[in-house]
Amino acid sequence: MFKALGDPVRLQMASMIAAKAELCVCEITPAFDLSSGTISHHLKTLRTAGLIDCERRGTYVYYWLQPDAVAALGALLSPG
Amino acid sequence: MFKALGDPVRLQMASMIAAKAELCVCEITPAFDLSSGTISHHLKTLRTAGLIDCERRGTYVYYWLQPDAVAALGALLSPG
DNA sequence: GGACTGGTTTGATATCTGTCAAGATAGGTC
DNA sequence: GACCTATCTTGACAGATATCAAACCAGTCC
Repeated sequence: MFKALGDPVRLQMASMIAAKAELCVCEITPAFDLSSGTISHHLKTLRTAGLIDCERRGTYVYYWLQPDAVAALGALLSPG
Repeated sequence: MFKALGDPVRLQMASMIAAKAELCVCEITPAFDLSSGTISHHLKTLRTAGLIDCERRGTYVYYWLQPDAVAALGALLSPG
């Protein structure tokens, strides 16, 4: 998961998705001067890491954050 | 910071350091079937990321976690 | 069904990164 | 000062990764 968030593009993607509870790919793509193939690749990486999930609704595909995965991140480094 | 923790070796290093409040390089090295040069390189990466800090005390060098940096990690992805 | 739009997958390529070996530095001991 | 140990730095190289272009798949609308 840390590795997935290690790329600045993916970190911003995750942050964007976290901020809106649900986000269409068509809203993510224009934010990143990158080809749609690359966007899709990064989203797949985040999904493979278990950080996000997605669903197709008609023409569009929506992504959202997996809350459990995010919660697990902090625990790894807490001193207690 | 996420990038620094993206490598499994560095994540384990950070976890080891977090667990003991302060750790000597000579305690870290034997835990990872890697050359001392590589260990040093990873520690430098973590230090450059602001996750840990170090101090030389006589012959040995001690590393510890930067608590503020760790606290900042979770905030980035929390929905609120 | 054909064309158009939104997303994904694949293939190729340039860059980045982890690793080691070897040389360099710092402190301690004699 | 010479030597030894612990750590860091440098140079080189193999494997991973980000990116694009192009081909491909899924829905929608005419």
